[in-house]
Amino acid sequence: MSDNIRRNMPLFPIGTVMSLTELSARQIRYYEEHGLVNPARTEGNRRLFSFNDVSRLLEIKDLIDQGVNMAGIKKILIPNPTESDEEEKEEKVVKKELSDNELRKLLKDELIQAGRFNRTSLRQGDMSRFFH
Amino acid sequence: MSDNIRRNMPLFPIGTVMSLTELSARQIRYYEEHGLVNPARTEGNRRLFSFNDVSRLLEIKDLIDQGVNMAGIKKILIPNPTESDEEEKEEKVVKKELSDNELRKLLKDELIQAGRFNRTSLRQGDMSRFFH
DNA sequence: ATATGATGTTAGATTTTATAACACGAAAAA
DNA sequence: TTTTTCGTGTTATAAAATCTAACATCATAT
Repeated sequence: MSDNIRRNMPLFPIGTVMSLTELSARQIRYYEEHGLVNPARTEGNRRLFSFNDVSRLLEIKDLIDQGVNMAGIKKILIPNPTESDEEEKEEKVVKKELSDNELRKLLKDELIQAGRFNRTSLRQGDMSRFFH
Repeated sequence: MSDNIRRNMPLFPIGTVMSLTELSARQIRYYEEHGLVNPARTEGNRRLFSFNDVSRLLEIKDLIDQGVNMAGIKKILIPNPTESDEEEKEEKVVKKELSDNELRKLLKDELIQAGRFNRTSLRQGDMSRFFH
């Protein structure tokens, strides 16, 4: 219930996320540029990532490691395809470029990821103290 | 089991800890000076706090709010009194200064705190991915 | 009245992060 | 094959966050 709040709390600076995910700052910012994560910002404009953001980046990394490109990852991770305009175009193009086999593979990954990350419950007994 | 590892991972810069605990940087550093927390450091010497550190600071804050002073907090939170030399002296002095009533109060707080923070399990389904 | 304890504030140095631009190799397109 | 595009590395420059150390302050204890 409030687990969502907890998982969405902006907590980590990019340095921490780098070591947590073993992604470079460049990569993390690039994925953000493509709308795959939306870290909060401090007053001073520094990124602050939540547990959900980190999970997201770990998903992305898995997909990257499996050879999926940006377009594919967007297809998999961005739920509502009817909102952006630039992305929508790209996504359509991608769809045509993927074979049935590839699509099945992506779908499988998607389900695997969904399952994996829905289990991510982050029950931290005293996390309630983190909210005022 | 590896929950301990998870809870001890250096994750948070002092700014995050400030908003999480509502303590000032000055206070946090002061408590560290007194050995109440031992945050890790980055290569560049910036503090990185773990969940345990944050819990510790929240305990400290509770005690402060209850009117307990540094000496009392040390008494309560530092487990092994036979290790430091400077602290040991101070602690002995304090012991004499506390009335029976105060001692009971501190003991009660200690038990309350212990109970509260032993329940802090931090089971985060996918936290295992945070370790390499 | 003075000393101590806990915290605020300030100054100057260092680290971390930000954006933007350019480089580059691999893969895709022409 | 040549040319683009994609994903990432690298570099430069600026700004923010944090560090230590010193001094200020106010309440409490002596």
